Amino acid sequence: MASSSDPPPSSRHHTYDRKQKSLGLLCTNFLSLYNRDDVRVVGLDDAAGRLGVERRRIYDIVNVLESIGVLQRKAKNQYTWKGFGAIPVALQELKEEGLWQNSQEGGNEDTKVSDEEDEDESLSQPTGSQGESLSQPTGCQNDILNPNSAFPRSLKNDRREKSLALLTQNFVKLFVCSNLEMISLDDAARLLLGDAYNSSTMRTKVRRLYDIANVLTSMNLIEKTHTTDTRKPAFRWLGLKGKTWNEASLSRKRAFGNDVTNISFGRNRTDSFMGGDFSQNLKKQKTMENDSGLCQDDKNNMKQKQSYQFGPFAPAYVSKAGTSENKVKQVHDWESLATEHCPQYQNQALKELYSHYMEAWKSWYSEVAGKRSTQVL
DNA sequence: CTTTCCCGCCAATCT
DNA sequence: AGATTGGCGGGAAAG
Repeated sequence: MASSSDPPPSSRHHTYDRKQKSLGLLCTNFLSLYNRDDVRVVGLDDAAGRLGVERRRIYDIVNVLESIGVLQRKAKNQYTWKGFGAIPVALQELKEEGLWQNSQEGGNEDTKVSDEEDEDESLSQPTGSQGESLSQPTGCQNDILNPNSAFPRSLKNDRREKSLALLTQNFVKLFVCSNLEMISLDDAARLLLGDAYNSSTMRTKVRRLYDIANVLTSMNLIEKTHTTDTRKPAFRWLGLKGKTWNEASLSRKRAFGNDVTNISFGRNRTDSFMGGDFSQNLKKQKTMENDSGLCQDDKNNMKQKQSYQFGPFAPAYVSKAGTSENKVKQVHDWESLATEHCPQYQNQALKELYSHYMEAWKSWYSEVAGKRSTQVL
């Protein structure tokens, strides 16, 4: 109660306040709304309605959440809630996939970070009402061999290539595959673009990365900070930092009490009539009988009984075999890293960028090492 | 000024 | 045709 943190200074009345509309906050609300053990499916209209936002915004969240396994598309307008427990596996897969294509980039031509391979999807089984047994199709006849002779100009893939979902995965791979643990969106964009980066392309890419970063931040997978030498804003990878999900998965800043619903106000105070042609803002009133009692302060009482086993998720950073059980011990092995793991990117600029980070890590590492070799939280 | 990023137009895609 | 999805970037708030 109370704890009305920081009301926008100097602003009486209900000022617009952009922060209440942020994707990150929306994602946090989305999560608190569906991260319940009795939730199985998530309907887009339902989400939009409950959260009080347009559909468009839900797509943004849903797309990135699906990228890391939290959600899975089941049908039109419908997603299956997989939960945070699916993250470890998803990350592991992304890592393997990333490392693979990373070592595979022998082709001269532009070997963009194009991604592919996506288990399941497509063929959905309308039948089979219930029983969400993993459909694990035996022998995925996917394209491990590339049925088609290369992918010329698949306008289809072109779109997919620029999807928020793919971008999210590639962004995550950046952290998970290399030992990069801090990166600015600017550099990320450069790395992900790989080739021609016009100030224009760059802008767009960075805009998207902001969107992604905001939701990943709300999930505490990454955190905004500044480069070691202080200055450029950057994001640090937190991943499953030895903490169990479910608990403390919601990021700080709840802004307004426990009101998950968002009331929409036009961004522009000049709204409504205004002679001439005012945009037709037809607020589609979804005739849903909502209004049940969705309010639930929840708090963080969900102690949970499931402690996720990080099963197959091996840090892989550990150079030594002696892992002291839980807790990820980050040990950066410069030798092996520098000698061969170093991914060879096509551009010279990227190499320089990479080495730049290498430098930063070294100083950071030696700093920590000199202080004592205790594990880094 | 720069960085962050919300909003929603409208084009692909899917019923 | 209509309904879903979701790139994309203008431009305004925040820093």
